Amino acid sequence: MNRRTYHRASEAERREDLIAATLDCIAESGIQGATVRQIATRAGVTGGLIRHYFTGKDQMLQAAYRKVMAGMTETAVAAAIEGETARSRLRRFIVANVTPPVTDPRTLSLWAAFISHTQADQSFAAIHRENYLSFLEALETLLSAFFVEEKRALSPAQCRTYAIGVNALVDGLWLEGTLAADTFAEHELAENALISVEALLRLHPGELTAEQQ
Amino acid sequence: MNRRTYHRASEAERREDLIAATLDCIAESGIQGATVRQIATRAGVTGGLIRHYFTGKDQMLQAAYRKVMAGMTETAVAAAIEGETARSRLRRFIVANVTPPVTDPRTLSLWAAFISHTQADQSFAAIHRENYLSFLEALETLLSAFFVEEKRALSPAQCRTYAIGVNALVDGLWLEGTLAADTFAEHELAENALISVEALLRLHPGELTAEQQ
DNA sequence: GCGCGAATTATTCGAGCGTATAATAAGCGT
DNA sequence: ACGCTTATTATACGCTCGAATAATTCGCGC
Repeated sequence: MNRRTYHRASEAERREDLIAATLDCIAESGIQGATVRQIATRAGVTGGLIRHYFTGKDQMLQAAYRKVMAGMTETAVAAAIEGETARSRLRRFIVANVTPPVTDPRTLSLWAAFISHTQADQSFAAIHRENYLSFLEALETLLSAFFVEEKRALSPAQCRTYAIGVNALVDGLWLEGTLAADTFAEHELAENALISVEALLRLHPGELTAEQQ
Repeated sequence: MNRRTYHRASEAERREDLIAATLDCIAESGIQGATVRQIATRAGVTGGLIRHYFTGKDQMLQAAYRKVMAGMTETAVAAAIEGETARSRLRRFIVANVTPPVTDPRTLSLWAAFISHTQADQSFAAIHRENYLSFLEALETLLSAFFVEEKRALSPAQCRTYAIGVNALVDGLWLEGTLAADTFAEHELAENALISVEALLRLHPGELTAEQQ
């Protein structure tokens, strides 16, 4: 009876592989297709191994959800911090959110699959909430820094209203742009996003869109 | 051997019941929980009956998806047509989209569950596309009528840009408002929506929000 | 009120699910 | 090079899934 030969990997490596395989399966065939066996095959291991690294399938799914959400926020934040002015950072943050790899059918599919489970499972709802609030906070920080830079006084309440509106707009464009990707040229979406945010914040046309200050 | 007594229903009635039961199951426990047996139980029949009215489970799911999407658009459109001016119709349309029953955890859960399947199954993608385009068109019609009424000339391209932006904003607020329902008071969301759309279209403050012309 | 078509139930089937447990091979410390 | 730990495989179990088929009961036309 010959067994498969195998390679003993480090814990971090294996967990990462398993999570990546989980996401691949969900993206390709929905949460229904993310079975223990499919995931294991995709990761190049056998099913039993999953229970060696996770308490059960559910815990692995939660880890996968965290990974997706963290990835999205981090991509946008990473793009933002490269800007030199508050205006540029805000601009970069917005553009990053409506540009690949955030705007990507795979990402959307994963996001939606998990969102639809926040109703059924409290643990997933908590993960969502955590990430939503951290995203909103990041945006609010960028916004208020921008207004300071522009020497425009704003009450905290008004800043929050703006943050909610901009967040909604960015989310919505992300949705539209990903679901109907073939309808938009790539830069068309980003341009629209900037023009819309500009209007939303009641800036002058070009105040945010112009490439250089 | 005693069998259950039963009532022979009309085809339309039964199909409706089965679809309603399907949606209940998905909303409560995700698409995983929408098993033939669960759905049948919820509809008060036995599992075999499903295959009497539908080719299979999948076809029933598609019918259910159509029902959800049609319901959302129709609610908003129905609210709009009651307005007497183009301005009022636009206003009503926007508010309806961020107000129950459109803004509802159940609706969102259903929507997300189906969206996540548009990647895996072409048929679902087609249903989505159909409804997205019809929603966008409805919005574009309302917008251009509004601008005519306001005697504000707009190129078709600009009108489309506005439609895309407003659509994104409304979708995003719908998402936010539903996912973090406890964060917003009910009218807070609608108010924010109107203020934001106002800014987005570069209207004067109050031009859209004021209750009466 | 009877018979006949068809709506509905009951039962069965094979496949695939997540999990548990035992056997095994890998690779490190020595 | 050997032995020990443990990461990994292999196999089995009990359940539930969607689908197919056979049995039955409903209710309408006559």
